[in-house]
Amino acid sequence: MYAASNLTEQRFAQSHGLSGAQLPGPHLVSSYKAGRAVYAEGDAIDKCYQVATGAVRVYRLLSDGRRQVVSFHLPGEMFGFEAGSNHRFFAEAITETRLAVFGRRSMHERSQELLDIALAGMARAQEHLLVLGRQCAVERIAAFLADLSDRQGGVRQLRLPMSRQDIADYLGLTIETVSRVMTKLKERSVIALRDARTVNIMRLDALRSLCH
Amino acid sequence: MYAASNLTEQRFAQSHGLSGAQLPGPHLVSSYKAGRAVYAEGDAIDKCYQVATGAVRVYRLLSDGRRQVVSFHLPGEMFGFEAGSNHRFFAEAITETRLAVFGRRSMHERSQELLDIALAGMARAQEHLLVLGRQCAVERIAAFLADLSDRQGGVRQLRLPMSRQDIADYLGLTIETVSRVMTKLKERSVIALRDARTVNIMRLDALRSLCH
DNA sequence: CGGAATCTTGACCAAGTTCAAGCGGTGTGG
DNA sequence: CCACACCGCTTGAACTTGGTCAAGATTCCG
Repeated sequence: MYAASNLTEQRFAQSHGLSGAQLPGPHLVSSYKAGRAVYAEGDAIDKCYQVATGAVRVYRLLSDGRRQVVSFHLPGEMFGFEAGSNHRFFAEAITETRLAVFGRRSMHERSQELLDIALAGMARAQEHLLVLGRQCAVERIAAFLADLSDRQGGVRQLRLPMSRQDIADYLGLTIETVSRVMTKLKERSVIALRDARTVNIMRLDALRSLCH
Repeated sequence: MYAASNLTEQRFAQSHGLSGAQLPGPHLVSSYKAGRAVYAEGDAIDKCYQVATGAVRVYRLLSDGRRQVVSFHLPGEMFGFEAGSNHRFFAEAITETRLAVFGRRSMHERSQELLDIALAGMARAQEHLLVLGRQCAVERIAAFLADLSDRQGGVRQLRLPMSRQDIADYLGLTIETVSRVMTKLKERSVIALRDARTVNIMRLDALRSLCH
């Protein structure tokens, strides 16, 4: 798969103070440059990952190039386990990223933790179904920003690691629509934009009420 | 929750020849009339279910009444476990339905099987994200019909237990669009409709190529 | 400073929704 | 047994949201 030789790897001390579920046992940390693949569709599933720093996108492609981003993963969050023995999604580092890597052994040893993580992943995906199936563009963006804020402990100053294209492919929209909605939210002073990647949530209540 | 007294309950012989994952141990079978709730949002999660006969819809509601059907469950399929301790979805029998009910104990005893089921559920939801996020109406309907066919072992004669409204709420469309697309597929002789609920897949290859 | 990406904005367009009417089977009461 | 009302489904016409295409603005970097 991806040779360890071109990665920065090192022992990873247990109990790191990261949020999210923890798997025990010694494991490695690998560094990924922005845009680098963590795994590809078809690769064998033999590891799982926890983001230490940076961000990861997991997505699928249609034959004609349409892309659906299934999830983003922020520091502390686990990803990389799927049903079956081979990946059906792609995972890539969005920015410079460091990942804690867990091998097959520590996965099998702690199936209870894995169950919790799998159930959380299912819940997340099902929540997202509601957004894609039944919410309009503004609601999608609002839900996205509110979710990002929540996942960082309710911060109001968001640094978006992902591009407009990533957001569009996550929300089932186009970059133009994402951009227009951001502008509209800015005009209504629900958010402020220092630059495209730096969002300041000015009225969290207004943002939440847009999520329905 | 739902009192056992108004249910038909009986001992359920193990190893029933149903497709899908099996959990061991004695359990009960309950009967549900069309439209009856299996559980509601907020109910404690203390059981899980396997469809014996009939069909179940699992869905979520927005405050303004918009509904997103997250999944349908056909004979042999398991449902009812979620992250956390309380349901965040509703589950209802679509038609007259019989369910095998598993208690908390048999759930905890076999977390490995549960893990597989949870991972399968996650995969299913993520697959559906692609449909809702990136496919047009015809592709959604085609994917839906092909999926139903697959889940029944590739049969070409489908009896749809669910209404057009259920399908619409599953695919993020309106009943009118579902109806129009069905008509269009019929005109192209990809399918034949004896009546609204009986679909005959005439050209499975054509249907699949519409799914992309 | 120049060039490439990324993002924003505008004008037009199309897919799907909304609204409204009609169809067809089913069940009920006269 | 028929008339009628009801429900789920289909169809048509007008409309709206978001997509497409194209042109600028901004940022990021070498």
